[in-house]
Amino acid sequence: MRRSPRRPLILKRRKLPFQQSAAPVSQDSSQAQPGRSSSSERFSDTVRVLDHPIFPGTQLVVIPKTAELRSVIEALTVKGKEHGAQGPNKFILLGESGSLDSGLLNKTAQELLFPGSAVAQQVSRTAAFTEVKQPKKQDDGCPFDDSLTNMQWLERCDAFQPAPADDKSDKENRTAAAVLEGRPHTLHSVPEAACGSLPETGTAPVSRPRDGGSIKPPFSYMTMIQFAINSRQDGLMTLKEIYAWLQQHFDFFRDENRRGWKNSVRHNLSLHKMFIRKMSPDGKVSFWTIRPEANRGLTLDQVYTAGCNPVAAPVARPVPASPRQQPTLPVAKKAPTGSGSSKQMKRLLPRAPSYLVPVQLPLSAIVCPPSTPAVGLPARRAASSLCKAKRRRNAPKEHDLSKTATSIASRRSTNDGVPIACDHVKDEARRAKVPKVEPEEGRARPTAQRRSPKMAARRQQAGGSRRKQRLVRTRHEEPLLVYSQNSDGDSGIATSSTCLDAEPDLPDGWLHSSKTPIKAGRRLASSTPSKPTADSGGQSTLDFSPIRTPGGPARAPPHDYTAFSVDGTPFKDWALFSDAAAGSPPGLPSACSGELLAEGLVLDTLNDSLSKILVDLSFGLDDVGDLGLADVSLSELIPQLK
Amino acid sequence: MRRSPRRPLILKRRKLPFQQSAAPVSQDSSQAQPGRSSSSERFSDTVRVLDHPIFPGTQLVVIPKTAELRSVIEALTVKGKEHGAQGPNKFILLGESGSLDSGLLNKTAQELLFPGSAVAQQVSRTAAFTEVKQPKKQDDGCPFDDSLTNMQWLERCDAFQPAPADDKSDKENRTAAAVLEGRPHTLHSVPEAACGSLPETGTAPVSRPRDGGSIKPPFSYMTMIQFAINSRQDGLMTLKEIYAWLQQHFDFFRDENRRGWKNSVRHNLSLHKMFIRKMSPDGKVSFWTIRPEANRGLTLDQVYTAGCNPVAAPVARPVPASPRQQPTLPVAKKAPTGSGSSKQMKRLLPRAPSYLVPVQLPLSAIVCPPSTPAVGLPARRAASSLCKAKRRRNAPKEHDLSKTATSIASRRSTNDGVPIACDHVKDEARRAKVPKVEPEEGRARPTAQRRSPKMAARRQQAGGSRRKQRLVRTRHEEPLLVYSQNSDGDSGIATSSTCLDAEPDLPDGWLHSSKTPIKAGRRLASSTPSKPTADSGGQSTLDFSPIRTPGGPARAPPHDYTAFSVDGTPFKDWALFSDAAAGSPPGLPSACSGELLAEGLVLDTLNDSLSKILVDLSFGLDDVGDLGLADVSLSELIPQLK
DNA sequence: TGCATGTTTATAAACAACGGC
DNA sequence: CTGCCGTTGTTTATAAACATG
Ligand SMILES: [Mg+2]
Ligand SMILES: [Mg+2]
Repeated sequence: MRRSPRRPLILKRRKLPFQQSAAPVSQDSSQAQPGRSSSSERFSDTVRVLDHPIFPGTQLVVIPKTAELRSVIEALTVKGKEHGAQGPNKFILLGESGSLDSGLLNKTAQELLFPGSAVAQQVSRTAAFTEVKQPKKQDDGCPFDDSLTNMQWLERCDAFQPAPADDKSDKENRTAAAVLEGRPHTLHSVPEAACGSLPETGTAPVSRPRDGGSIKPPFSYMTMIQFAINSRQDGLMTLKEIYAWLQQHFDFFRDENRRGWKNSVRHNLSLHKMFIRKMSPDGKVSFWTIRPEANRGLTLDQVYTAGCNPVAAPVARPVPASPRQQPTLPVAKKAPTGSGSSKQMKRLLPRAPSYLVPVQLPLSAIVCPPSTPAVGLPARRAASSLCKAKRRRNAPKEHDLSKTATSIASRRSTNDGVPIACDHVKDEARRAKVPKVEPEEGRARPTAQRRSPKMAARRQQAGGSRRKQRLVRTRHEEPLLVYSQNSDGDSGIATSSTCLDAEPDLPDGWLHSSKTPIKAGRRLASSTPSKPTADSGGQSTLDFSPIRTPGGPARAPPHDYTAFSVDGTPFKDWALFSDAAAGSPPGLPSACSGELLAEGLVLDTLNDSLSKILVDLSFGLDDVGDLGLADVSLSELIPQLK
Repeated sequence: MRRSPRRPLILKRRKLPFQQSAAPVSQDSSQAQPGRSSSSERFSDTVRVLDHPIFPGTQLVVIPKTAELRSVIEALTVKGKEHGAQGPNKFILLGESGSLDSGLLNKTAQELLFPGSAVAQQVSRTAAFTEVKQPKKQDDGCPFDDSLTNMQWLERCDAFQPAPADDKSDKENRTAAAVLEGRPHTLHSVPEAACGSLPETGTAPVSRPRDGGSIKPPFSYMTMIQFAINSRQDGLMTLKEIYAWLQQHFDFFRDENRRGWKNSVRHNLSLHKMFIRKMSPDGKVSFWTIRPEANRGLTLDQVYTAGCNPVAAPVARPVPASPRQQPTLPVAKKAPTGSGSSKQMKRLLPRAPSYLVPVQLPLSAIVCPPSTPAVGLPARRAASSLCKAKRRRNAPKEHDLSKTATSIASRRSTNDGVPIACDHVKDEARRAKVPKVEPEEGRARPTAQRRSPKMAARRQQAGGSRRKQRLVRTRHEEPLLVYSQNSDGDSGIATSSTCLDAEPDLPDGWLHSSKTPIKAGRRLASSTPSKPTADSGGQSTLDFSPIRTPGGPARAPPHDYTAFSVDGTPFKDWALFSDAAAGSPPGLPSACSGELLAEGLVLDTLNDSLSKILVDLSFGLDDVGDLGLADVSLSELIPQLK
């Protein structure tokens, strides 16, 4: 342990099979589970897949030291992503200490990521980037530069750079910028410093894109909105504040050339049921919140913060009270913005090839009984009582990172450390009046954090379509990640140890003018991108005559689709598992500091991001004992427990 | 009554206020409801808005004969669409007989639709169209041509024309076409005849678009998929069958130039939770079904079938056993396909300005108690028992349209009358084995048709964002239209009276070759539209270098967004309610045949389509009495009941 | 490898409701 | 007081990226 950084490893998107090994306590019957006999079962005999004893939509892959790396990788990558499309549905791998050689794993991961010739290319790029960004990183004892594994997202640190209080932003950006400017104090020494030694210099276009050079963050809008909202103690955020937060934390949204991102934010807020809107008591302001049952408590600081000594202090490195930012780099298979666009008018924001979604381990209660493979039961069980019944007093992560179990104190995580102050003073005032946590939903905040049995039942019976093609199981229809009431530092990134202090970040007071914003309307597009509208006023409405001009467009409109008749889906020829001998850069041992009891890999099936995590092994023992689940033999899974 | 056709009137999209008139039985306290004091309350004193005694997310607008048309229109159009975004959430207006002068209403509606100068334009167009299509329609007693009200959708009848068994379709169309050809018998004398006197001639580009001239149907994908699936007795349909059905019924999808519509279909299937996927017992074939609770039983035949004597027989005109097609005409503000596209590469399928969604009145049980304004209660109540407890034996709509109450027989509606035969024989065989209605969901078919209380509760507590900006009420969060177990002919369109016969349409037997399809691959795009991919093979994967080419794209990519800095949202200047005196075509009395007891307007808030319907007034009496709701005084609402 | 089927995310848009000016 | 316009919200349409078989 302690030898690998928390830095997430990103493997190519693959699905993980969710073999329903009935008995999670099965004494590591060395081979496949009783469940489905899919190919994924026949991993190396030493790799065992078990249902996670605590999280419903989760499995454990136990990887002994003797495990072959190939089998490990295969277990992690071979078909899967069974269920839990929308929600969490995490795949948690708890490897025994030392079982996962970081260096080797990284190496393999890298091969998966950049097979064949692509690897060399990537490596070279990474090297170049590394020098720009972290010239001294190579010699910190972690020779295998993390940027090789996080390559996709480490390239550009400025993606997270704070807004420079730009006044020249167009109408779209103006508003958010104003919001930002209005509350410098709430930034808590924002990124600039957090980004570590990054001089912001580097290549000119990289440092300050501003002209189409901004890079799409590796997170989806849904994820980033969660980051934003969860950065508030009260979990309430107005749309404006969300805008501002995004601009504050992602350079991408400060790019003036970006259009439509606000529309996308609103779209995501409306589309995803996890985001619900609440009105202030007076009905003047509407806040966006995250449905408690669906709130995974994601915060930006949970994702690995690159830019600084990557391998250092995985769990609770005492950050200088500044929420570190994470550099990002989208693969951008298609030139994101300034591409030639000669052919088809590139999308403004091509989808990032992969997303980095921090996995949060609710180390708090909720243990599902061992031998109940009943469908959906774990989830429902979890929803029942004992939510915060007992909380372990795990070390509050004070000093460094040793066994910082992230106290379960129900304080709302201000994890992000960069709490965007509310936009208007009015809003803030109203916010205070907003029932802390959806009172009208009939569930108090503290209790709302668990699913109610009825909801679980409904989820279960929904029997809808999951991501799995085969409909393998209706179970875990919507895994509905159990919500750990705050699991603040479980991801270990450890913002400043805001563990026990009430809430350090609500100085507030910066009332911003309600309408002061300088109308620098440069491109006064309303937040919803609109078409030319060409001749406004004239032919205003129902001029549909052009539709069927007699004589018709003989040979179709010039969509120039005909040009490329090939179907998409490139990158199919990767030969993922062809051979483990591809040209890989030096696999360096990533032995770093860290006191964690166990380290593991977390594959977030939502975005298929694989991260190495440090797990507080004390999480389940207490609760297991309380539930009579002491016989779950977690100790078997995690030798350190013994 | 009987004097207005079922032809839906389409008004401009407006929201209807859902004033929570606490007591649905309130004796028409002539003025506004106790609920919100919004402006919408102050309709003409004669118009009363009541909670619908039967349908949870529904209200009744009682419009006495003396009501001013202005107030009627206002009641129908002024702000609303409070809740029930996704689901039904209908707004039902039961006007007393004669209260709604069709002619006047049409006139007013027309003004709303085409205010100002646009009207003239529309009218002229319509006239032209009318002559092409229905040269003899003007003198059938309904001088006010329906095409004036349905103008948007009546223009092109061929939008519904059957596929001509085109073999020249590309890969996309090929499959579906093959499916169609394989089962001519299932077509039940398809459209060609149903389209009435339409000679298919007309303007050349109109009759057989084929080259970008096809017109987008006035339905959303979600709606059309429902049409398709509900056309099956078993409610099961494979993706291929859905494709085929759509091509069969909408010319739009037979247009070879159409790309991406299959992608959109799949997208909709996946996106909307109402569509759930089921596997055949052997797991070989997957069928798409509609979640019973969400199934409104929409069928294509429920929408008014134009093309023929528009004003005739609104309810149950004895159609010649052929499912009539409905002509459609999108307003197509922006040239849909072959537009110049000089500016911005027009969307292939610009959103239709409005959709026609047939409203189905579940005339079966489910009555909500009168004086329970409790939030969400009605829905939950409705979900409880007495689902199919008692069914009235209403006339099975046999002869004509008089009081055809659409027997509640639980036979799955084959309403459409054009049951698409299953694609492959294999599928059919497997289909038979598919548990009739989602067995794995833990709820038998018969009982699954109602929401369970828990579900209602969940919906209620979801407290999510509705469409209403004000979040006026959390109640009826997701109205979740009570599902009438088949309400076959409630909409009155009355396909052939397939009321009591088991199921006349499963001749089947046309086994189609599994892989016979002629590979006329003209534009072998996979169903998911893909980008050029340009140089495939090379730079296969992670070549993100172009992203930040040093020096950067100095002045942004040529998105040419700068060209149109105006914000969208055109058509704002319509002055919807400015004056009722706009240049309107001759408002003609649309007195037509019809035996209905009461006629009314139905505003489907899902798509804001306003339709005039014929209501079987016997629907609620029995059930009301059973529930002790006899005092709801439905008779007050509908004088005919007395 | 190509294709069919599914699942998600990104973007653009159409519109509704509201609020400020 | 009214209308224009921008903000906020809700939905639908399309294109795409990917996964699986
Ligand atoms: Mg939402
Ligand atoms: Mg679905």
